[in-house]
Amino acid sequence: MNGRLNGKVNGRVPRYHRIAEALRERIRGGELAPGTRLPNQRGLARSFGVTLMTLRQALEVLEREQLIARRHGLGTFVAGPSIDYDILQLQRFAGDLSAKGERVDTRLLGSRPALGDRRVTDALRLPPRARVLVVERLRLVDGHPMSLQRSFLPAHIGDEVMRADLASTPLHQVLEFKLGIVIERASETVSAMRLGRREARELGCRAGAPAFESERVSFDATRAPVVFDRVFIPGDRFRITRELVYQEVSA
Amino acid sequence: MNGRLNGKVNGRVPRYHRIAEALRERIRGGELAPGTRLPNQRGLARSFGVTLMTLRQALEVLEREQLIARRHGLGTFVAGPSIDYDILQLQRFAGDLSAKGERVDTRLLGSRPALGDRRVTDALRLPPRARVLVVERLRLVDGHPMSLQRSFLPAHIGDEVMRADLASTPLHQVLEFKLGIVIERASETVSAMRLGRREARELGCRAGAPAFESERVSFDATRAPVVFDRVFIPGDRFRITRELVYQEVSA
DNA sequence: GGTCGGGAGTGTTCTAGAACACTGGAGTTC
DNA sequence: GAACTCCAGTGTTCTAGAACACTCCCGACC
Repeated sequence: MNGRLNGKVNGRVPRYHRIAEALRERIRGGELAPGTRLPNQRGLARSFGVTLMTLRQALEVLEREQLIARRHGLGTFVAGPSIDYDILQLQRFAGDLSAKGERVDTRLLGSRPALGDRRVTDALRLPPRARVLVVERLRLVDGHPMSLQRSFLPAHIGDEVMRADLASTPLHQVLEFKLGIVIERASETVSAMRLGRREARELGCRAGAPAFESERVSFDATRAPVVFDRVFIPGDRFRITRELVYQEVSA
Repeated sequence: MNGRLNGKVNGRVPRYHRIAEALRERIRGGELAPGTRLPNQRGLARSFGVTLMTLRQALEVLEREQLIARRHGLGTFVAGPSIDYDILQLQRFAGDLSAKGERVDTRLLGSRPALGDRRVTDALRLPPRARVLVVERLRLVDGHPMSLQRSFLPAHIGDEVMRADLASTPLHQVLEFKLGIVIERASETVSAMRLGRREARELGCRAGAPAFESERVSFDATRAPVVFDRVFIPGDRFRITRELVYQEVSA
């Protein structure tokens, strides 16, 4: 396990991200209530000691998160609480590899602090290159490596997790019982890719072998992202199956 | 350079919008194929006669539209038409990418009788090496090949289907209106594999590119298997997404 | 009373750079 | 081989300022 950072990587947090974070804080903290008009952009820029363009970049981030709305000629406003459309069917989640009578083991490969890549920090709503804890685990079915799972936790959660005995305690149990965090929903994306060299070695495949890559963001009850998982599963060891039932489809 | 000194030559359309539009044209027109790397930002800026910052604004627009992807240190790439496949939306086939306002076309590559391989005949509950009809179609999203679909029909159904105009009539419509067969359920399996040479050529990829392979058996109201589909989708053009909601799971 | 014009206040577009950070490959070392 | 170092090419962040465009309101004028 590497245990350190690839290359030098300064860990410098862009200014516009910190400004976005500061404003996000004020909004979430209630200091800036929904509907409030923010100070004008030039004023904000001045108060953050930054150029107008830079400030605008921060606002852009917040606008994309639907936290604010900018209106030409009028001002910038704190948006109302976002509405989410989870009228979707509730779905039970069976662990990562719902074992059908197979013997499933998890081997902890290691955990280390690192700097999150863009997808990770975006998903966890952290500034680019923020420090995160990476937990790497290998799932074995019947003793054979099945998937490589890399979990990324924000530093403030990771610090606590690192003190737990991950080798014997599932991560979600650590989250729940040590930190009181319960995962309530998640969003997952599965794509097909080639295995990189490192992943292939851990999984015992040739580099470049076709594989599934699943990326999942899990959220707690407050809709805050808690953990980002990236799972690699060689294509010859796994299949996704579904049963489809065509109902009287209206529209 | 400035072009705005006397009067409003520019009118109302911001320059970065026009640049975005120009690039959008080139992408949709096929001049810039998916996967292509664009000229670097400084070069693009120069060629449009604008500043780097302005050009970047245009790229931001396109990125938000998922038309391009910028990769730090690597370049800016034309994104493949990538479709999110929500696994919860059961009404939607992998084959039926009638997704999100995209223009979806189907090109009939051909249909021919053949001898079914073992998976096909097993799925259709036919004797090994039974005669089947193979229908091959290419699905295009926005004019770009998205998936290659091979459908296998038992001979007794296939004979009738072959007389229909598959080029203009969807297969399931032929089944329903000419044969009175309505698909009621299906079972699908998705795996990750490498594209073979023929598949790659039809899809415009390199042989060996990672891809999804979906195999689906569809059943009619009497639970009789009607059609076996095998769909190939290059890994860079497709993703499966799911939203998970964890219920009060006592475990 | 209605409406027209202007001005104050706000967000938006754009310039011309400079410095920084990330990636992948080539070369080097062990 | 495997791992490390360096570097060219590429995207990213930021500055300091100028000019433009939209909204609203108020006062002048019909």
